[in-house]
Amino acid sequence: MAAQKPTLPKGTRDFGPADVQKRKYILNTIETVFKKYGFMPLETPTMENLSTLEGKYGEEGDKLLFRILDSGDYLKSLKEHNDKILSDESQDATFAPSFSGKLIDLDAKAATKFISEKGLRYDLTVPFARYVVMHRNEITFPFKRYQMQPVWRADRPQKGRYREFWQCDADVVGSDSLLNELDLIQIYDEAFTQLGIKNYEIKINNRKVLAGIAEVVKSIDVMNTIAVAIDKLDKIGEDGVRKELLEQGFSETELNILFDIITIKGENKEILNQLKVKLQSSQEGLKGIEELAFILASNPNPKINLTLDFSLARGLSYYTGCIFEVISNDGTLKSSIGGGGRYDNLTGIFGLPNVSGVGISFGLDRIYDVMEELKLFPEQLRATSTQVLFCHFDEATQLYCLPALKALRDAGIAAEVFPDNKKLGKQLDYANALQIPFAAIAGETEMQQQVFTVKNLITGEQQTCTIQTLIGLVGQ
RNA sequence: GUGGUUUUAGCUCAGUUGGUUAGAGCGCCUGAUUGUGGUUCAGGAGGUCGUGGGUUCGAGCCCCAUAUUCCACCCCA
Repeated sequence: MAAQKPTLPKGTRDFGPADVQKRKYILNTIETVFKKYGFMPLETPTMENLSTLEGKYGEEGDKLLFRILDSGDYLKSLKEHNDKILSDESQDATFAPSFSGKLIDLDAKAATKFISEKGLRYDLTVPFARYVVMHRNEITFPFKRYQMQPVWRADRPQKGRYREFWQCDADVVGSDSLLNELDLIQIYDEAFTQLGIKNYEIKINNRKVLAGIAEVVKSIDVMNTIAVAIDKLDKIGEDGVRKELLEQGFSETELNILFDIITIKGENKEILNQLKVKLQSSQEGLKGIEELAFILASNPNPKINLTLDFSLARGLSYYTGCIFEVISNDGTLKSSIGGGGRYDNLTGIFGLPNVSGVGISFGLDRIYDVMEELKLFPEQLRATSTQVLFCHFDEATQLYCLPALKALRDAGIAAEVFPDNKKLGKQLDYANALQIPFAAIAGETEMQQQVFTVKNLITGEQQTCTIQTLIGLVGQ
């Protein structure tokens, strides 16, 4: 049988020992901060029912859902549906029946609902909302949870974009207070600062402000159209945005009003004051401005780089209040490494109305990419935790190492003995390749004197140690 | 979903207008050095040229399909 060449699905990656250590370093840092702010861990299944996922992420999002083929005879219900159409001549057939009664001309989208009822989770927020609704009677509100798990999107991979990637979310549900928004901002700052990503920026906006702008410019219905267009302001410039909106049926007058608003310059406070005047006819808009003003004024840490950005839209359709996005200004990755916002009615879709939630997300994989590029990982992150490798020359000296090996492990020091009888050079090669800092060499002489020759593989220094001095040497 | 791009040794890449046996550097293995790694020197192993078709006397090179890499758009962590 010919050996098959192993491959990986598009957009997925293996993580070797060194990669995992770095990723865990990020995860641990973020998790510690989450806990410090009172968030509790939650894990949900990899797959959810499509009824839970669909319709929560907008039209684009639905297309990017990974769907799981039903088990068993997944064509059965499709066949039954087809038979029903065949027996009902008045029905306008979705699937044109062939002479033999077999399924032909299948419309993929229409067929999907018959053969797939589950999908891989697209984010952590919607499964969380589902959890809250299902466990509403066990939960003490306000409920603060964090969740760090992979999510999947059937996107086309590119820089900073993967089909399988991890999100680290912290959300609060059951509280309208803007103090939650403030806490989440502090969490962003603490985590990114601890990771060494100094030159980051939290962009902040409010969906209500976007609604207000739409109301003033034309009508509240065009909020999404405007949001999508002005979101590209950085990329295509004012002329590009104008052109796009003209094609969408906006008038020059309307566009002048729009740009008069979004090009307001100045200090955050000054911008909001001017905006208040321009949006005075929109109650919704004024509410949004008030929320933003509170957050800016109450932020206890003035060092946090909070930027008002009315062009920030965010695609997920469930946001209703404040929205955040974090970008790193260092490095070549210009897309966001974190994002979030308030959603007033996400649980309402599942039958639990009037529960407001707000949350943020860290994009582990993009944070990793930024940190790798900027060389922000600590030097001491190694693939193995082993501190001491016992080296020997024959069976007798190998056995002589075992009590010392146990003593080290009992003292909490990661150690291992080279398992095979190979030349000392090979054993040191192994230690060197794995960046193990110490080699404890046991030969005939050492065994007789009940000691080890301990070599520091970083400095090359060598000394004779008893087990106790070895523990002291490595333990420091 | 649209457009471009990549794929040759474990890794990074050469490979001329289609022409004998497909190369380099690094890494790996062995030895110099049977008790000392990261330096040096000598030798060695390792490739169905992404996959499947086609054109040709002859294909790593040309054509078609497909997978894959990376990038941009769309959208997003």
